[in-house]
Amino acid sequence: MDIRDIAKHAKVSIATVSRTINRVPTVDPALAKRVWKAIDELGYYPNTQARTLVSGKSRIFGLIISDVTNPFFPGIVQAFEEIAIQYDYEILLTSTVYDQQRMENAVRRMIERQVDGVAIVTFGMEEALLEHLRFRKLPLVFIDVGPPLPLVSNIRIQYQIGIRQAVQHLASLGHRRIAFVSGPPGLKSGDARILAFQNAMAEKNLEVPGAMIVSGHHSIEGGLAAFEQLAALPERPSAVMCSNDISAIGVMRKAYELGIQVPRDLSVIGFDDIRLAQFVIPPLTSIRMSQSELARLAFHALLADVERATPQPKGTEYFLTTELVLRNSTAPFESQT
Amino acid sequence: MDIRDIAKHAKVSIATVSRTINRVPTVDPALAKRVWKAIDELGYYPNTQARTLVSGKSRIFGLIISDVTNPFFPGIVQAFEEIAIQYDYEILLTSTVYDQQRMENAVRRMIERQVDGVAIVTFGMEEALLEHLRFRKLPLVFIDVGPPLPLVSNIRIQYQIGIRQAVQHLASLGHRRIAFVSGPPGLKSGDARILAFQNAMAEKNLEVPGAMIVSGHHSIEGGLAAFEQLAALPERPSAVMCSNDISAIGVMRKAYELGIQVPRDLSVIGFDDIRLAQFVIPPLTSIRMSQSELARLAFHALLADVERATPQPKGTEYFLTTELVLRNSTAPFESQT
DNA sequence: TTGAAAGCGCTAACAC
DNA sequence: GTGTTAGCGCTTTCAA
Repeated sequence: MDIRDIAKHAKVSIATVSRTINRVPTVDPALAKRVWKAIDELGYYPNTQARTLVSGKSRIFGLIISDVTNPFFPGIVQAFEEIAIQYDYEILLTSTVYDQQRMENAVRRMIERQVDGVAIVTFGMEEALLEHLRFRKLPLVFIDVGPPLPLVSNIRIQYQIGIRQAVQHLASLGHRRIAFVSGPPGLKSGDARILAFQNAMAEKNLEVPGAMIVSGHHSIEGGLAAFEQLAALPERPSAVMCSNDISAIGVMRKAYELGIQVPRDLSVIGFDDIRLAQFVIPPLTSIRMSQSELARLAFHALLADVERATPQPKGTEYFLTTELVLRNSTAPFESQT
Repeated sequence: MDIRDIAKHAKVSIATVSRTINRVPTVDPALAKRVWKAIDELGYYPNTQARTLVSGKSRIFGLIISDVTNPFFPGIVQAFEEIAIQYDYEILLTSTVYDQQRMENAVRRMIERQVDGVAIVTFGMEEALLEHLRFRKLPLVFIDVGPPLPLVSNIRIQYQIGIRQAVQHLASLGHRRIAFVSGPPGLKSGDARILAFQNAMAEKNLEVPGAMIVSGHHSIEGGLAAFEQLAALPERPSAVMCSNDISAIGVMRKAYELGIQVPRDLSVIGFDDIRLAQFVIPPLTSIRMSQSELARLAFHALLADVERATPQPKGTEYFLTTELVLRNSTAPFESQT
């Protein structure tokens, strides 16, 4: 079943069928009608592979994430897919699962499938990824960590805004010993959050002893371990800010195990504002970094580079704001026990 | 950059390049070496689209799910992708988001991209999906709801096993008023769970009044509403079994709002055993339906049909067991208040 | 064992 | 406005 069958059935040439399908305006309406009828009757679907082969454009974007089972990512995947469909793009999704091998494999697959661009939304390994992708003159979009190169876009997350709001919120509740559960050590996006936290604390004249910053690895397990460590401190923090929501969930979970009640005995604030945040017990106050907005920006960054005739020499930048979302995981500080 | 460039660079014909890449054993090792060298030096990647065009096989499987942001699905997506990579398959993921239009769209895209098979793991709409896919002589795999047709596989979930274990567990804790929060009304997989529940209750000589079965729509919000309804009953249940984990999470969340403590005042059991189940507060006892095993079965079902010379006239069946996983959301019944 | 050439399904240039 | 045809990058006969 191909374009020829339709042509035969509609008694036109294959070129006319092709034009009709592609809605070229010069086709005689009467012929077009015959063609659509034939398409309908025979249940014909154009072969995208063949189209790609001749046009050179696959209308596929790659989306590389760290791990779908991390609740941070599905919101992005969902939104990215949504927009992709609108623009008649397909998406090739892949998780690196924090594995170098998997990641290189992913890159190879994307290139072989002729993707028109790749969005890289991962925790770490972006440099290695770039290494493999940079010479392909492929549009790329990163979160924060892309180099200033043609065809490379960056979405800059404005951590400072939301984090400042969060610190001010905690300070106004009377908290002074505020801990920060960071991401994996050395991760740029994580370091940016720590820095923003330190700045915001300094603005409020609050101290941040070294012991008050611990790594949570951006995972539930990491949050568990981080709070275990914090709880063992001679002077336990009365509030904890986390580098992302799932480590905050881990913190709350560990607090629960230790008989420490959130928010009565401990205030917790997450980051990302994943959908789940509103459903945990207690509902988690978090700093929103809109996943759908992030996906939207990433998609449009790619699309812009696909359509741009001559690339920007230093790439393109986009900005995404963050803001505090109040729920029930924070409460006024009261001297405990 | 194509196969001709490699041929030129290695001073062989394109046929030899093709054979080398495809590891046809009759290629002279010396030539093969030259070819690989050229491939390496030029950074060549074969064009999958072109390969697909001639071979007729895309090595892409479609995976249709309801919604990535529903925590039940990522585990399946992850595992499916994992196996796909092993077998050098690509996966085209799409969410129907419970929308008929989206779903039809998804089917069209899959066909246009020449997928070699489709795994349908959705809540509902399978009949409509089938309608569109059945005449394409495409391997299909469903959970429970596929018709007995050639090229259609089914993974039969053995609900009864785990549900019986759960009911027995609750009964042994002294619970008699056990409610069931079901899935969307009319959903086959949901109805199967209700039936299994009723059977198991009957075995223990426990009654199931109509008011004790309420719909939870397989969502957190649904669980919220379901338990609101159950809590308002003159004789409140002392235990609730849920048709899936996220509605169980909704139930626990509503109980929290109402000041009902889990598990002291209310025992809760989920279904699916999603990864999150172990991290909620309190950790959720659940009936495991292994998502990775499910994905594995689905993938192999598709693969088997792709490779099978003559299809089974009535399709193929696979079985997946379920089992109770004990955590902390259940406790002995004690007369309350 | 290797190469020449046909053709996979489609688009687009060109001729009518 | 429509048809003919070359060719996208590859695999696979077929002949040498």
